[in-house]
Amino acid sequence: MNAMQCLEKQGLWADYIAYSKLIKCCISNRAVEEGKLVHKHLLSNGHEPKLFVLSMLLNMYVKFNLLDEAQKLFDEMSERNVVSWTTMISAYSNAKISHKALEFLILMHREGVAPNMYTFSAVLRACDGLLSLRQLHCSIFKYGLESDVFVRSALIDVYARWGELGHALAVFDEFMTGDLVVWNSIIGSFAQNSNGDEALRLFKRMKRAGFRAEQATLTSTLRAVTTLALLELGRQVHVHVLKFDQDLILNNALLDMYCKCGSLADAHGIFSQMRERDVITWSTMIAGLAQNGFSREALALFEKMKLYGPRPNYITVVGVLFACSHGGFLEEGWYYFRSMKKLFGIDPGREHYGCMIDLLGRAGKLEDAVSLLHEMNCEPDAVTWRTLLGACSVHKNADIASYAAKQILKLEPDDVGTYILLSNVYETSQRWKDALDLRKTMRDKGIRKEPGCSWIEVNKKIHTFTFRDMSHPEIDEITGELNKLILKLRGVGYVPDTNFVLKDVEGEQKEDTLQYHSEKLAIVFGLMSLPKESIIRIRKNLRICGDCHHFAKLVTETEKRVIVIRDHTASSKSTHQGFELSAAVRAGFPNLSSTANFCLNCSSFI
DNA sequence: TTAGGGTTAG
Repeated sequence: MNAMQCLEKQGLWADYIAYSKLIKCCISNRAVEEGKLVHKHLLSNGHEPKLFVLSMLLNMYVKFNLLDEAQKLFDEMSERNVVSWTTMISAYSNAKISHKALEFLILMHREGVAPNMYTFSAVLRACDGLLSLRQLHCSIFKYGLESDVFVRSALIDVYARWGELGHALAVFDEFMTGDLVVWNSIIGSFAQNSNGDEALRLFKRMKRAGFRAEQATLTSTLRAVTTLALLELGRQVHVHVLKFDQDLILNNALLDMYCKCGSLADAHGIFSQMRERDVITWSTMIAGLAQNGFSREALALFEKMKLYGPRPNYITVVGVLFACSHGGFLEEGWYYFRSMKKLFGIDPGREHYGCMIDLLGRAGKLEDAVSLLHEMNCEPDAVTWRTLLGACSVHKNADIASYAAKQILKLEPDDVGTYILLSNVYETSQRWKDALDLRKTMRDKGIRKEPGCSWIEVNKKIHTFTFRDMSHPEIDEITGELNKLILKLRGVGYVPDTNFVLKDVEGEQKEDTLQYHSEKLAIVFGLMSLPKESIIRIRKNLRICGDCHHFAKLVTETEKRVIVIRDHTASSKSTHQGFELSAAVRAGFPNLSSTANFCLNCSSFI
């Protein structure tokens, strides 16, 4: 005898409390068919169903993802209250059918039903732009709901989603909060928008206010640490993570942090100790290996994943193709690209095309890269064109570079990086008039190159070196050591490559300009202040220039040191914070891998 | 009876 027969026998069907208990039971057991039977019984027992029971049924259909059934029941209801309206709004919001959720809010108003905090927190997530967000924010004030913690966390998330971090912070600062989720929302907002500094400041504020960080807080904090590439701070956060031993999301974030901070030994330790690994774990490790120059190992791990791991997804394949492009594996790249649909059921998307364009570009097959770009099944975006432009810059093809740059500037008219790269290509191919015209356009538009800036962490302190800024207290010793080092390197064949200087300077002066690139100063400072056995880890806001890359490689050989420089990829969009660091340039990892790493800067295997 | 925060990509 099932639960319904039992209740029927006891004559409890007219008792709406019994109905509600049954519906709750169906929801928690995901008993779809039983739930439908309850609905049928309710309609056939001769009593007018109570509104709250119908609302519960509505919620049940929504929880079962039966949106059509829910809509049908909603249409048939003779009376609707704030709960039934909110349930429908929430359903459309979760199903990402934003216009319906917003439309229901208007209809609800027209029927004279006032929204409450539940309604706003649901409808905010369906917000489809800043205009509607501002209108909703006004309504929230009108109904006096701005202090509700659910509404506030939703407002913070949505302002951040639309890039309005100042507004998100204003909402946060409006009231003192005793709610951890509101803290997590604001920390997560800054971490997800590549503003690691502010995210970490908020995290400290939270701790000072007496809150204990839990999984979501630590995950966002790790993300902030990752965007800033602060390995030592990451290790400190790791200590807090230990008490949430097997939290999958947190472990994935930890794994990513170690990969992006260039510590693959730690990443490998995390990966091997994880009892549960999902598609994100595998994808993170594959991409992490590739980003650190271990392309062959990345592909080997992918083969293991195919045998023992979860089914690869869209992002996994991006990582695999990234490994191919950075390893210079042209044939394997084509194989995975051509067979991804058949093998994994994934249609190639913009990112996969981007990797292939990168792969062809690095191999100097620029015409093929252009053909592939024109074959794309979706519109190429600025990042795709920027990948092509980067390859043109390496191979000094001014015609294709100019074509790619024009496409980028159509999409992002003030993109500084594009002007710099194009001007670089014009100058190296001696197209002086084009270079001059471009300079004039830059001047007219007030476009300036962001100064190169490198950071290095020594004794828990971040030391910053900016091009032409000689304010570091030990700058005299550093430049002295740098001069000595350059002399030593010249002895093993180092010749400064002045192609990477964009200024109107000649000869020796050109070399001087190169000499004080921020990453060179940071490398020398690392050599001077870090013990012989420790890795020199540097972060740079722009992409490392070819000369500095060559310099770093020679230093690893002559000084027997490991240097990891994490720079800004040519293909990613620069942000105003300049902290969107998404690639590691490996300048020598002796004894760690025999894999050849194909370098974009010097177009050779290192 | 209705609502919230966290992880992977070029």
